[in-house]
Formats: sequence, structure tokens, C-alpha cells
Amino acid sequence: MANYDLKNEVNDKYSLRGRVFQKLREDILSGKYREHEELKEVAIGEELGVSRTPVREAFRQLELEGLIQIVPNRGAYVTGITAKDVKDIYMIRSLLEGLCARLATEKITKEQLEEMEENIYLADFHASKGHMDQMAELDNRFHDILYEACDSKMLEHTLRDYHQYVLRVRQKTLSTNTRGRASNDEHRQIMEAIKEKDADRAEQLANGHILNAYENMVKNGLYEVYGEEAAGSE
Amino acid sequence: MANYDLKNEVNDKYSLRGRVFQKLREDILSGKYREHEELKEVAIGEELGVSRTPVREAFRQLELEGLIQIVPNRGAYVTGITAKDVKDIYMIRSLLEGLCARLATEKITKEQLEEMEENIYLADFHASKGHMDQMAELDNRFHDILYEACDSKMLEHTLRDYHQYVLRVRQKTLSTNTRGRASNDEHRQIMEAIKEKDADRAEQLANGHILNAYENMVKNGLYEVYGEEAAGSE
DNA sequence: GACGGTATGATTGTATACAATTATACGTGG
DNA sequence: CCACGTATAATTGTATACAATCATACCGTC
Repeated sequence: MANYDLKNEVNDKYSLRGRVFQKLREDILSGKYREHEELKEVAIGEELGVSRTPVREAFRQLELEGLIQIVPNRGAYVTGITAKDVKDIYMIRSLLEGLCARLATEKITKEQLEEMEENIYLADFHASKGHMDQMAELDNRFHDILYEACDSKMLEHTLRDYHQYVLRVRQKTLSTNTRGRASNDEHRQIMEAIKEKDADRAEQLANGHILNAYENMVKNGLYEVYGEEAAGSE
Repeated sequence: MANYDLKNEVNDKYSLRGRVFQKLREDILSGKYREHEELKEVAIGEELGVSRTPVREAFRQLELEGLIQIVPNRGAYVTGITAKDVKDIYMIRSLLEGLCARLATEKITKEQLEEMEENIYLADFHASKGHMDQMAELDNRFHDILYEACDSKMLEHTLRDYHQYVLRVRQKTLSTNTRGRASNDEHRQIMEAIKEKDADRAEQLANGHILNAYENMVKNGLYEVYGEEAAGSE
């Protein structure tokens, strides 16, 4: 079930294993290493100027993140992610983000609520300017706030896992402008439901928000997981 | 999000790392290593007659399973699991087992359905005899069948993760006789809903089944996570 | 020419040596 | 007596050497 100490992600920056891990993670998510490609310990070690040991340990972590698959005595391969996997993830996330929103309604702090409002406000601005990169970042951050606000480290961790998993699908061109706006409107509705302490509505909205994101992805035919078109904004 | 190649669990038996992993896993789940206890690489290596390397890699896998927590340059500690964690897990599982049952209604094979029926039939027998160990095993197996039947490797993996996580809570004395019978009755109802292709009912029943298991745990005051009383049948 | 076995190279698995970091204990100065 | 700094021991992090395993290519036999 993976690493439940989220603070390690920071600490890891200062170890070789951590740096290797982050580099490989980025390269896989960005599509540099393609699906089913084999990762060789020595090659990567040389490329990064480290020995095999930290590379091997980074491999275990990447396996932990679901990004690679290690076959004993054979090697490490970039994990394949099928269209069905993506669909299943969105189904699962839909339920869990709903639960998350419901819990957040009770537990959210004033600061978190304020950051949410700010996030939505900023996203409106960037949407009008067509700043897609910022929109994507704000979108990620909105969900992060929600995950933190539910005050459940188990749920938070699971959602983060799935969220990062689907980042592979919506790599670079992270959203169309129309979906970006619609998505932010949905964020606003969720935020307002939470603000009004209407847990049921928050749950239902968050639920639908994820399903809409998926619908949008499918509608735009963005099924080519590693293709350039892979996209979809939440 | 962890290791998505379930077959590795088998292969791992034949590597030192795999053996170390399984041994430590068992020792943690059985309570030999207690909460927040520090695991030292050399000590465990000596105890099992292996060097630090496979121990270190096993540690990464245990971290992956959520059983230990590795603090850089400090050490590995057995993960603490609070009463709230347990509650959250049951909440999450309730939703996901519901989804699982819903999907299984469509996807279940004849063989899987037959094994389910057999499972329930056998559990009735063992309940009448007071065979608690067999009841617990059949209970685990019932849920395993359900996980397989949903035909979603993402959902199956997540549910297995959570399921194994809570095994720590209901270690040895796995159920009271009364809950065992009630639990098996719920299994039967779920099975029948699936058999009749009533997805909504199956979802709702599976949902309630997990919540009941949790309620029962709480009612019996089985909150002492590592105490001898820790129990609860699903 | 096709099949099978063996040899060779490449790659991962493990052990160990060394470096870096952290915790502890002790001593010194205030 | 407390605070602080330094030295030392313990522990983890990394590099490298060696062993085991797997893939490939070559050669011989049928």
C-alpha cells in the first residue's frame, strides 16, 4: 500500500536514491521512457553518475508508485496502463473524491478554505488568459487541498496515488480551454457546498466532477495513453 | 500505489529479498515486532543469515505494503496504525467493496460463482462446529473471490492492500461465533444478489457488510490494535 | 535445413568495504 | 547546574566485487 510518510518525498531529495527516483519518475511521466521499455540498472546509473545500489532502491520505490514492474532476474519495465485501467481509476477516484469532499466538509480549516477560494479565483484569471500550464497546476493544487482537508492520511494517500497515476494520461497539454473553465466551475460548486457545510452535496459534486473529467477525456478521444493528444482536465 | 504484479509474490519466494520480506511481514502482522519498534538492518540480516542488501530491499517492499516507515538516515520503524486509521480504512473499503460487488455482478464467471457458493456452504458447516480458524480463512477467501471477480486489477489490488492492512487488527482470534454466522449470512445475500444480476443490491449489501464488520468491531471494544483481543470478522 | 545443446555475454542478485550521517556521551565553559 | 561543543560509536547510504541467472549465438547432430 505504499509509503505513508509523505514527508519522505522532501527528504528524498537529499539522497542519491531520492534523486534517481525523482528523475526516473519524471522521465516516465513525461513519456521519455515509453510503455514496456526496459530500464537497465547500469545504464541509468552511468547516465546519472551513481552506482547500481541507489538505482536498485529507486526501482523499488518506482515499483511502489506503480510506475515500473520488476521481474525477478529479468529487469524493470515501465508499467503498461490500459484504457480500462484508466477507466477503473476514474471510477474508484470518483467514489473516493466524493468521500473526501464529504469528510472535508467537517474537517476543513479556515486556511484551507481560503486557499481554495484563492485557487479558484486565480484559475478564473488564467482561464481568461489561456494560460494552460497554470490552469493545470492550479487544478492539481485544488485536489491536493481537498485531500489534505479530509483529515484522513489513509484516504489522502490513496487519492494521491491514483491522482499521480493518471497524470501519465494527461501529460503535457493538460486541458482544453472549455474543459478548463467547466472544471473550475465545478471546483467552485464543490467549494461552496463545503463552505455551506452541505456534506451530501459536496460528495455528489466531487463525485460528478471526476466522472465529468473522465467523460471529457473519452469524448475527446484521448485514449492514446502515451500519444501527444493525451489530455483531460479535472 | 504499490506493486501491481501480483505474481511477484510467488517469484519472490525464491530470492533472499523475498524470503526476508515474507518473514518480516509475518512477524509484523503477528505482532512479534510491535508498533514503532525500530528494525535494524544488520540485526535482521544476522538473524536470517543474509547481508544487508536484501534486507534493505525487503524494507522498501515493506514500506510499499505500508507495514514499516523508513526515515532517511535514521532507520525503519513498524508503522503505527491508529483507531482512526482503522475507521477510515473501513469507510474506504465499504465504498470500494460495494463497487467491487457491482462490477462483479457483470463480470463474475461461473466457476467463481460456484466457488462462492461452496465457500458459504462450508462456512455454515464450520460455524456450526465452532471452527474459528476455518471460518476466518473462508472469510478471507470469500473476499478474494469477490476481488478477482470484479475483473479490475486496479480495484483488486487496492482492496487487497486494505484488506491485508486490517488483518493486523484482527490478528488471531478472528471472530466471535455470532458475528461469524451473521457475516456468512451477509456473504450469502451478496452472492444471491450477484447471481440474480442485481448490481445495485449487491453493491448496497457489500457496502453494509463492511460497515457491519466495523460496527461489530467497535461494539466489542476491539480497539486495542496490538492487544490479544483484537478481532472482528467480516 | 531444422532442432537442440552448450558456451558466452549481459544483467540482475548478493556480499562486503567504505563514506556519510546521526545519536550519544563526555568534557568544558559559563 | 546547565548549555554548548566536540569526540566517538552506531547506523544508514553508497560503491564495488563477485555469484547466480537469463538471453543469445554458435555449433554440431540428425
